[in-house]
Amino acid sequence: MNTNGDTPNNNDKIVENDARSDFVRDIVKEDLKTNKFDGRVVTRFPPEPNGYLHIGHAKAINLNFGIAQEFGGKFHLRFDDTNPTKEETEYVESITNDVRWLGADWGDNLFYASDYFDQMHAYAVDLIKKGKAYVCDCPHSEVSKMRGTLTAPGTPCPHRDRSIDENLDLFDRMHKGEFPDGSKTLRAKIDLSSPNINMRDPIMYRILHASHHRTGDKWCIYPMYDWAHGIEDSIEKITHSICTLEFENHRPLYDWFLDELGVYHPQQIEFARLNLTYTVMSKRKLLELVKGKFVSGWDDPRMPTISGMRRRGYTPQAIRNFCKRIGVNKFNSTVDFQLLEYFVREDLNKNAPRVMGVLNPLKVVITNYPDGQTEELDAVNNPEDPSAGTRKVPFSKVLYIEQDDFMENPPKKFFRLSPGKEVRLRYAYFITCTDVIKDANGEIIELHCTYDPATRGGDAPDGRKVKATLHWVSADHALDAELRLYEHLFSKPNPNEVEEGHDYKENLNPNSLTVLKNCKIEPSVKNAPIETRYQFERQGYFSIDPDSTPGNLVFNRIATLKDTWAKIQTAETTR
RNA sequence: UGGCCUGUAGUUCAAUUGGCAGAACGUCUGACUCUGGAUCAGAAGGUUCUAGGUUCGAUUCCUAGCAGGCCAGCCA
Repeated sequence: MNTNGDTPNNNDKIVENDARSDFVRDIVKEDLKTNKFDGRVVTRFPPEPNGYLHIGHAKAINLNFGIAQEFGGKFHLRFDDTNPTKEETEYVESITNDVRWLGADWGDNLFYASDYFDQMHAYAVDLIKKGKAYVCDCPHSEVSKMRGTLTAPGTPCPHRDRSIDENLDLFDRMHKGEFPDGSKTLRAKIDLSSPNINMRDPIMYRILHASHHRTGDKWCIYPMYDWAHGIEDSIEKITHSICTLEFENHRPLYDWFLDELGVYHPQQIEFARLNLTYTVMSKRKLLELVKGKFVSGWDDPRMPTISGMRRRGYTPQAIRNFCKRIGVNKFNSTVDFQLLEYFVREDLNKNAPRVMGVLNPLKVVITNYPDGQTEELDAVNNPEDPSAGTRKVPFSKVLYIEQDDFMENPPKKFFRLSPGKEVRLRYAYFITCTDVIKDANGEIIELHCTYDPATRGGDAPDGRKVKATLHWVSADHALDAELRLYEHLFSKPNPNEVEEGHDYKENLNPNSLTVLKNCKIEPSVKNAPIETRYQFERQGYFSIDPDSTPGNLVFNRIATLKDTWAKIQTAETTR
């Protein structure tokens, strides 16, 4: 289940203790008790391959796969590929990758709605023979007009009472390709005065002379969602067909088709989709961000897509824990992004090896350290995990520290380095700042410090204390790296909240990406593969981007560490 | 203005189905610390949408109202 070799014990225990029921699981339990489905549990995740998966889909995958797992059932992955004009193989591939990466295992149960097209066609003929479906010649505009409105009932069209033979003949000719796109549809004959508009003779088949990514040109009529979905579930003997809230109004239709067909009938259950602050979750908008180049692609680390989060460095375990925690409900809600980050940090804190990296280097010369000397100092790989061991870090006369870790005129609460002050270099020595070197513009370009040889390793034999411990790298040994720092993609908690006539894209955060080019990282990360995750001590969690090469290291910042100093600072400035 | 669904700390969810409204995240204190990280301890935070009703007792059941979501694609 884990991708980064983390020990499963801790996380699993948390998940276990956190395990909770929800209304969907309650229904499954009840059905098991009453033996409604002969003790079987079969769930499915049915994505349409018309875009990449996002964190909202992770919630659905987790729910469906989780239920199958917990109740000893089966989990199917099924592509709902009933609309050839929008679907592509690229999406099929990305979706299978993402579902697998998230840890959901469908075994042999990978299906495609398009594999059932023949059966659907046969069922449609059955319905026509029962007098429950008819071919309608009305143009698009006419159909919607005659469907009525929310408050007014629909009116029957002239074709509603065609004979069964005529319908059979017409549907056959639709199938054979005798009619152009949009000229005819097959409709279910239900109830034009139903207060539920979905029941007002919904369209089952439309004519689409389009090539399908799997069936090619075999078909020129394609089934609509409502007609197709229940049949797909029925064929696969799904027990609990879990979908999102907007399909609630479609359940009567789902039930009607299956009842009229007299076939195996799963239970449809609807839950609320996930919303997250500072991002958008609609496929349409995500597509727009990609196509409009507002992001670098579907896997841009700022995107809420699974591939984006993966590239960013989020772990599947963190996403799973998050999904578990947010639960499942029937009312719309928006989860605070901080909750997701909490689970990311929780997982990474336990599993990510520590390393020292300087984002904005400030040169430090240890004036009393011998020229040309190098020492190898012991550093702990992960204080949260003793089994992670230690490593050697080179130390020499010229170092880099973080610019933020020095202030020439520090305020009271600043206890890092400043003139005359002593601090500890992590795992190395205590140093004291003696001189500040500036350029012609008065910019600080270099610090001169002295070190205390007696404090080697980071402890003073005389017991003297320092207030701060800084990270550092040796100038001669450090690796150059590019760091990509991310903030929220949008600057508003709800990006969709815009003034009349404005667009959500105006809420895009102009500072969502900051690229740092001259970062210095300790040499131990040299040959780490792509997607390796580290904690850069005192800075945050970073992962190696696919753009990274041995000569040009590229890291993505997954998340910052909690920073109480930053909090103090903002508290001061906003006062 | 039709129908369906939903309202519990700032946020996301619980409450053994009618029995003292809890947790996590967030916020704020404090302790500890070779990461201003992590960890630990504590605090604040509620008219359970509102009003009636049933009941010894209602977040839970009933009625009415209010608020929000979804539905008039040959999308899913």
